Amino acid sequence: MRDSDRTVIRALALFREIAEAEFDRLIEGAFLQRFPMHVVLINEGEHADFLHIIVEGVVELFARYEARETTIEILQPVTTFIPAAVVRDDVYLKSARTLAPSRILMIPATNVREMFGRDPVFARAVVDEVALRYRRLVRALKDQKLRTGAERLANWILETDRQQGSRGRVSMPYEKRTLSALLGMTPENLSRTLASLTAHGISGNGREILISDRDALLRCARPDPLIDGPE
Amino acid sequence: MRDSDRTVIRALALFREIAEAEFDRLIEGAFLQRFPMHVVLINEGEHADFLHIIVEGVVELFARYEARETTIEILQPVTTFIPAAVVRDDVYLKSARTLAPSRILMIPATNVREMFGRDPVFARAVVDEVALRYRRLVRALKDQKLRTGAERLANWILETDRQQGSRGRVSMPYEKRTLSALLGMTPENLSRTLASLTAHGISGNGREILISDRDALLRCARPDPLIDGPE
DNA sequence: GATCGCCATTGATAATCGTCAATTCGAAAT
DNA sequence: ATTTCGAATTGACGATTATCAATGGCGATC
Repeated sequence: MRDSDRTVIRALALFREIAEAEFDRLIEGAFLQRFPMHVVLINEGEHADFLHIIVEGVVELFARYEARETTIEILQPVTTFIPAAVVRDDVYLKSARTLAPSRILMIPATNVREMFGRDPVFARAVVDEVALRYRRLVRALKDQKLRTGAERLANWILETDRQQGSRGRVSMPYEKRTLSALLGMTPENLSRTLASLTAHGISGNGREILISDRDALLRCARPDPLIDGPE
Repeated sequence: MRDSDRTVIRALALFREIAEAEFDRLIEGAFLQRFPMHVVLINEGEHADFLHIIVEGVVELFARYEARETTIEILQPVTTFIPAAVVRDDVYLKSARTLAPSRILMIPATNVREMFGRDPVFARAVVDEVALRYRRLVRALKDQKLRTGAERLANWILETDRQQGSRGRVSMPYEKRTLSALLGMTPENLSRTLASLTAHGISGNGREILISDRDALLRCARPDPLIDGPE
């Protein structure tokens, strides 16, 4: 593993506080690997043998049921997946694939579980991480059950703009079909909804969305700190 | 606190393994209280000052957005809520209310957070608990995004029957309007969907549902271990 | 046992959303 | 520049779901 990678991973909330020696033991047997775009890293139903960490790139967590498929979450560096399955020593409930060329660190699940018992500081960090993920998922479920498609899209635009520096210019980090799956709608409906939001403060060209009238967009979106942010 | 209550709480996965002295310290300042039906215990947005444990009764976790409201989860003894907010020392994202006369144990959040650092066994138990909840929520989100209303209802019937001993006779533990909110539909639609399932293996009277043709119901529901069970 | 109030049901209608099909658009390769 | 392939858009249609309104039923209360 390169030194610069080590530094980045070490800076993760999950590893920041633990002792040097413990960190070395943890990443023993781990490996950092490059993957091209659209590679499946995890298949739901498989046993959780590794804790994955996305060091670079974009990863989609998705799930299938019969012929249907939906996106649960989209992850960007630096984040772990999927901690809950590793902690419980169980099968994954979600699949994962790269949406861009990515570098992924894979830590053997046994190392992670072993280290709970040894290092209280690490155990505390893992609790924090899983609890954070739990809360994100609560927000996602509220978003899905309490809002219409147009509201979800409007809030996604505002939230993504915030993440990109509130410049009023949002660039989509992945395909529209992926965004539609994340928002819980079909690609066709995303197109139409995006078109209809043109009358409410946005204008878009391809993968760029411009927020021309933030107040109008806010009136559509009505963001809520208990759904959208700040996490 | 009564001795019998103490025994029940002590048997929780969260507390089973910890030392007697630690347990005593944890529940110092805790109190066990009775609540009538339909009492709000937690308001989303409030800071998480207590870890709640439902010792007896039924508790609904729900959330509001504007004038809308939905159910996130329904809890029965013995379960904690809401561990993630307590762990992260943050505000609740969900509200909670009793759906039946209930007895709730409330442990000061500071006690819980303090004990992480002291007791690795407890820290490990908390990780397990939060991870379990995370996985339940993943299942709920998959259920919501990947299935139709009728499928969700059919699977709820099968799952509830299993929980009640697979006797082919399901009794609803709460009002139909609550079930409809849990399943992400309106009460009107629940009525209609329930009526339509009559042609597929069930027959119902009020709060009782009889599974008359399990195979037919299974063909409707198509349960999936990665969504419905076994947790 | 009669009254009251709320939940549940049913019907009618409208809005939302998904599906199918046909283009259009755009990026990558030749 | 041209070709090519797949994504994105657009339109038409159908299914699903929500909303509004009215009625029926059930339990709680007196």
